[in-house]
Amino acid sequence: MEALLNTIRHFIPLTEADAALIRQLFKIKQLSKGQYFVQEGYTCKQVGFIQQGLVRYFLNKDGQELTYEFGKEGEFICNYASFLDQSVSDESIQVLEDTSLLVISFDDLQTFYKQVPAGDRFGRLIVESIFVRAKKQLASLYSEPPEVRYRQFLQLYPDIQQRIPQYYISSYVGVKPPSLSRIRKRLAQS
Amino acid sequence: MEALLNTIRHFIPLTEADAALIRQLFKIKQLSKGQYFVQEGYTCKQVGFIQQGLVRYFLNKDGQELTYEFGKEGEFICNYASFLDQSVSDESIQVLEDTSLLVISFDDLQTFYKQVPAGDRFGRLIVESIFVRAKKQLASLYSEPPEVRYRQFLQLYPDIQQRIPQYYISSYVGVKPPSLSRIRKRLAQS
DNA sequence: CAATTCCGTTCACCTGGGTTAATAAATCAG
DNA sequence: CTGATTTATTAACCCAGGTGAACGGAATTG
Repeated sequence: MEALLNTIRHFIPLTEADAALIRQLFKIKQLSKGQYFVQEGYTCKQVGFIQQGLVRYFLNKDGQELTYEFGKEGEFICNYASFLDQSVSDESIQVLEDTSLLVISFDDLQTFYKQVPAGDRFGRLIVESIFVRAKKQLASLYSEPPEVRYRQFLQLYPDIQQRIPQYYISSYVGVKPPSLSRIRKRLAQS
Repeated sequence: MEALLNTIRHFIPLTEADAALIRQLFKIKQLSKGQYFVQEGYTCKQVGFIQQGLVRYFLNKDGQELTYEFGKEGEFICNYASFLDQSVSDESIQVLEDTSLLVISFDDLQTFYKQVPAGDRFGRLIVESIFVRAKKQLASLYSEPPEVRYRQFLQLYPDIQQRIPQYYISSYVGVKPPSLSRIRKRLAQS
């Protein structure tokens, strides 16, 4: 819970009363490997904060699962497109390891916005940060070849590389597993 | 000006007083072909609404201009990442034809938010819509080959295809000009 | 422990885009 | 209108990734 408070404090100041409210509104949620935080076809009803664990975001293209993002400890997870207007999600967030989350419901988040003075500001900053993140990924896809994207992935997630199957990484990088194998081989012998 | 009001009414209802305020806050701005709405290294100080004309968004990768988006009549243009926190922009928006805009400054937009009851809601909906747009483009880059992306571009911008150089389109599609030529050739003979 | 499933790598072959350069076509400026 | 510049196409060659399949090793399961 302290990690959550510190992360929020990274964006806005919190009084003790604010912190107490946050402790009330966020609930512990455990998901085991393979379970979904949001599933395609359902509505994203919560925002989560990862205390421990790992998730992947993916979308479905003609039956193919395209993993385009990961989430790790200390990060918020949510399909905001579905959450913000409580519409049906067209993508999924799946847990890759047993994961421990703190979650807040849509309604409780409105309470947070009402009662915490800088709450709206926090909400705006979070949405902005995920938007900037999406833009960065777009820029990377446009400008970097797969090999560079793989190296950047290793920098971004140095630890989790051995905790998950390679084919999730290959999807993130934008290639098929055999091609990632070749990239890894090229990098190893240089 | 009516086009702007109707576009806003597409998101929220407006009273006559709201409309009058909007008419005051938005100013006419003319840009001629080649000029910039925002330039890399400068701050985006306005949001624009295109009355007539065409723009491209691009980012700079080692001297290469990567065009990743277009804007046309009836659309808002802005580098929100730069505008929202008034920071230096890392990308540019350039006018591809003589273009007539209605623009609102950062400060005047705050006035709009304060005085129009549903103003904040409008702001949120706009930011959401550009976020969803970015996500769609990300999904398209991940899931569609260049040929499909080119066909989708033609559907999205049926008119402007002959008004701009092909190399902006090839960049948007994610390939080099010779490759777009080959794609066009393949499509023509099928 | 054995059997099965899953996963990463490798191979051979194919396809499509990158690159460079030449040419043709279109646009622009004087 | 003409010469100069810009832009689009084409050609030849190269290279990286896709595909389908086979293999071996790891992990799972009964």
